[in-house]
Amino acid sequence: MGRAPTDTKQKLIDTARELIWGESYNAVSVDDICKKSDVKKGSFYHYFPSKAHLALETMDACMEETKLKYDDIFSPTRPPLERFELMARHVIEQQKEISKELGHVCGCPFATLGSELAAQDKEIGEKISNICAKKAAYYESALRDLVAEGAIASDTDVEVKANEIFAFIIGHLIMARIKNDLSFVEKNLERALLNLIGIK
Amino acid sequence: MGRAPTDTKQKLIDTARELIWGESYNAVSVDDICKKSDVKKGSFYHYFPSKAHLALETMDACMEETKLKYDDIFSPTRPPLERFELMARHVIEQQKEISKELGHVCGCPFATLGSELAAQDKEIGEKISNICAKKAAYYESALRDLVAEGAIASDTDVEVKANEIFAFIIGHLIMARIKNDLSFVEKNLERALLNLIGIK
DNA sequence: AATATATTTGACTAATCAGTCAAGTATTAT
DNA sequence: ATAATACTTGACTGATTAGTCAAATATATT
Repeated sequence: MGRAPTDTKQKLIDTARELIWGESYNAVSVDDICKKSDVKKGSFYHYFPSKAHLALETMDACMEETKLKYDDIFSPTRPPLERFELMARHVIEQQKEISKELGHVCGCPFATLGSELAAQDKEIGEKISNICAKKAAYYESALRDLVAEGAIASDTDVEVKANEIFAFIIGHLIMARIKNDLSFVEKNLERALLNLIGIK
Repeated sequence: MGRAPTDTKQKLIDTARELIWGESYNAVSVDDICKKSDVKKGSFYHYFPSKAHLALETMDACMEETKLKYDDIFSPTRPPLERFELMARHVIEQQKEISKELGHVCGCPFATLGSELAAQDKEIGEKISNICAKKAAYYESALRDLVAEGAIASDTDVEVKANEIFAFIIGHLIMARIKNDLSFVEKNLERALLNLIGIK
């Protein structure tokens, strides 16, 4: 018994991703998201208890997608150096795609939202904090494999280095978003990343 | 003839700096800023034609302060390596101060506002873009002096490296803001920075 | 004291904000 | 067909939003 589920919730999440990533959380209203999704406000609040909860679920959806991609890129079947090369290229390709789609360089959705809301909404801040830690874990594992290979110094503090790499990348992406210009990242990220890692 | 100028405008800028840096542009209202400054709304619009113009002038004020500090830190009378060391320590001290004052790690005000508004307000995006370029110019000049000293490789692309340093720092500060935790930056920034610069 | 100018005030829009709710509709299992 | 359930609708609230404006006030010069 009961009605079959619809794609309304997913539509709202997809639209939220577009609008919030493309602008910002506080600049986008629930009405904006509803209008663009062609969903009435009553339906919105049938699926989400609040705007903040939509943001939380949107971040979950983004991270699920990232996980699929990163599980492949950082697969232990690959040489660890190749993992970083692939990731750098993936970041660039993703940014090119999104900037074409949304008309503006958007950077990292987690960093952008996290920076905006960390001081405003504790729950969102913590969620994004966790997501960042998960991303750094991919780097840390690949770094450990690089140490095992003898490709980087054996006394490398892989946890610290992983966080440096993460900060380095989101720093570049924030700059690209501010300048609305991807060219620096396109030209330099991959090489600069390998240099930061400290390949012998 | 005429009335003497008051400190009302400055009060509004100071409050805007606190509130916008501590929360975000879109989360803070003109009413919030007026109330905290103990200034009526009519006065606000006597000094600023719009909320965006207040943000622009607030960024100018921040940059003026930064310039005073950086002109000292990056004075050509100092050994270039010392400039970077001093800057790293200054960033940490400033963050500790502000987080104590505002109750939250706040990161770089330019990066935070720029990331939030780059896609929303072109004028603010461009202003912050310029400010970032000015900061990178300090690094570039110090890097050139390091090359002249033979402290880093003579084929270093100082312009690229300066932008990498800038991205590296704001990446760390965004992370600290998201996590509301300065400890990683405190422990690692200075050493990581010197490593990134590539001191021989 | 008169005047010119800068500043301040408070009441005022009109639009938008997040969120509510009761009633209506669609769909599925029985 | 009926009943159970999930989904949708549209009108609603009360608060808040950025911004306006004419009148009042303060002060420095003459």
